[in-house]
Amino acid sequence: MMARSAAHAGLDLREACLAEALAIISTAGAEKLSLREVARRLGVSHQAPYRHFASRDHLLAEIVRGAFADFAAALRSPPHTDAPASDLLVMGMAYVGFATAKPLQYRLMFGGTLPDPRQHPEMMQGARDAFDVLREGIERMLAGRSEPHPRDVVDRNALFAWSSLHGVVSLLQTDAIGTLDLAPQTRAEFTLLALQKVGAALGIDTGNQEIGGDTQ
Amino acid sequence: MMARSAAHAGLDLREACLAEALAIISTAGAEKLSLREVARRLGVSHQAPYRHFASRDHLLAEIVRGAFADFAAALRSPPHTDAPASDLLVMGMAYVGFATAKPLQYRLMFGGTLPDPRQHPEMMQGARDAFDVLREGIERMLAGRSEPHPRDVVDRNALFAWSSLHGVVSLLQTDAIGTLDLAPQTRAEFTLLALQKVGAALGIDTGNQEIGGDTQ
DNA sequence: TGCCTTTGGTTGACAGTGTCAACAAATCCG
DNA sequence: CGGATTTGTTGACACTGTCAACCAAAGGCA
Repeated sequence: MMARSAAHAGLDLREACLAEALAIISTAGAEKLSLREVARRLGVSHQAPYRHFASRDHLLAEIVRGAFADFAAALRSPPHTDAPASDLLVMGMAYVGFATAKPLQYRLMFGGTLPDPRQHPEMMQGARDAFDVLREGIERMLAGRSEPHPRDVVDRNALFAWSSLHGVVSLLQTDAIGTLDLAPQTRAEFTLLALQKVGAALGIDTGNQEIGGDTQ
Repeated sequence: MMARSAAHAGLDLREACLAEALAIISTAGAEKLSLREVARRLGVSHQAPYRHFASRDHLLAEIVRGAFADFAAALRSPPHTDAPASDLLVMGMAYVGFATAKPLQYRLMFGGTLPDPRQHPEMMQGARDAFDVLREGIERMLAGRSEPHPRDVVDRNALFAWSSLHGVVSLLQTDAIGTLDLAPQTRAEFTLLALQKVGAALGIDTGNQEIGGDTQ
């Protein structure tokens, strides 16, 4: 019998399971995650991961918790400057960068097939933190313009920023968009263009506008 | 043995399978779709659906094809008026209405776990049609403003409209947003507010703006 | 230190799934 | 009408998540 907590590349079994599961998800998507495959890859019996996770959902919830924590950290990572509006745009770039670097992870986070959040209360802590980062960005921007920023105004705009960025990154990842007859340049430039438009919708001067009164 | 093509509520078996599968997807999500459950519900052997669909993916592809066709029809359904900008906003409402009425279907269409489009070429025809409807709406709007509307400009804006609407409806459906501490009113009003902002970003006068130079 | 409890692993079984394969009845078509 | 095709049934297989029992190692405590 295998010694307990045998080292797996320097990790105990629990951490090794998480790492392996994340690797599978990142390459094949969460729907392909099987705990038996995790066990096989780690050279343990199929039941061993269940010693550390009550069910597949518990393992997945831990992965998701970590993913949202990384997401919040990515939004928070650009340093603050004395230009809040610019900071908000940079945060938008960080958002896109995160989703683009880890598309399958992003899909898991927002794809609608998560373990039940009520059974796993810490799973979404990172999502709440991320929203707080967005709120803060909006609030700094409004304050920088000496505009009133009551809670509901901040929330609405933070939510709009989120939905817009989410729309850009998630739609571009779909097969539906993949099959459209779009010029390669339209695809390549779209994300940046969309960020500019979202910024404009939030009242940020992002430079040239194609629609909205200016000409390119 | 069961008579062939026995009537299932007036449908042949193939159509009955599609209807049953759609019912399961619409209530439990596509990840819960099992062809054995479809067969059980129809009172046929577990292998019978495979007489009409080579695999689960083939059945799913047919469901998705129909869903995108419905989607395109929903975008197209509002009648044209002599106000193209207004028509575009109404189309946005139709988009939201479709996604809101059938959330699990919408999630299937854009969720990233579809059968391979290369194996099922007709699956995305409705997506291309829908994009054409968006293009047409943008083109009419630009023409109505006597603005130039070369193909790339139309495409960029149609894609922006799509990503923004998609962002709104899909993000609001996620568990991440479900766990945020948002005032109920902020949630209730968000969709309409977001539509207004997207409209504004496309240069449509949608009335009061919270940010963007006007005050509410 | 020795014994009991807990932890963490192994093995086996079960139910459910998609799919492969063989068989048989019904239908089609020349 | 007879042979071919279509359409259904039944059974098997491999894979999955989970239940259950067993056992060795480790930990705790008198």
